[in-house]
Amino acid sequence: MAYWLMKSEPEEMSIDDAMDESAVPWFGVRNYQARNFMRDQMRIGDGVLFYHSSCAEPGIAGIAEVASTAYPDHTQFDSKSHYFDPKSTPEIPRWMMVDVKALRKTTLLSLTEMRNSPELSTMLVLQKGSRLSITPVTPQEWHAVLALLDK
DNA sequence: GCCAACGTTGGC
DNA sequence: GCCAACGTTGGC
Repeated sequence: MAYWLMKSEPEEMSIDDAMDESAVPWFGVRNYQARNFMRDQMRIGDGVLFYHSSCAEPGIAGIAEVASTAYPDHTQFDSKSHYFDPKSTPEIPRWMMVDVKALRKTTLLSLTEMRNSPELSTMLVLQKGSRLSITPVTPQEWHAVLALLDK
């Protein structure tokens, strides 16, 4: 079992939105590295840190789990969608997504708190210049985050 | 709104 | 394959 951090803009989909659904399709990823993580490595039951980005209070807002293996992101074929990709075809889809099931909303572990926690300093999301919307999390980092969330 | 950092595109 | 130009991310 693996662990991941997945960014979502709360204005697009917040932890509250995700908690209202049994699972949510993680559409809109348009970065090859992030896609490859979903397509090649994610398994049902993997742990997910649900991170709010591009907002007033960025940080980890909840715990979730991977609820499906990867399948084609339908928004790439929708010419009216913001995520439309004219170079992708249903025969050879370029972009994939997984379903994510939110398990619980937590008190926010803010980006500032994360940066101030030495045990989290190795997290990829905290590295200078890191922009990946999906990053692997080590078991040590996962447990350190859970310990901070339970404080 | 600014801007650093990164990813992608496309001409050569 | 190189790399300049451009677009995007995302914190501040």
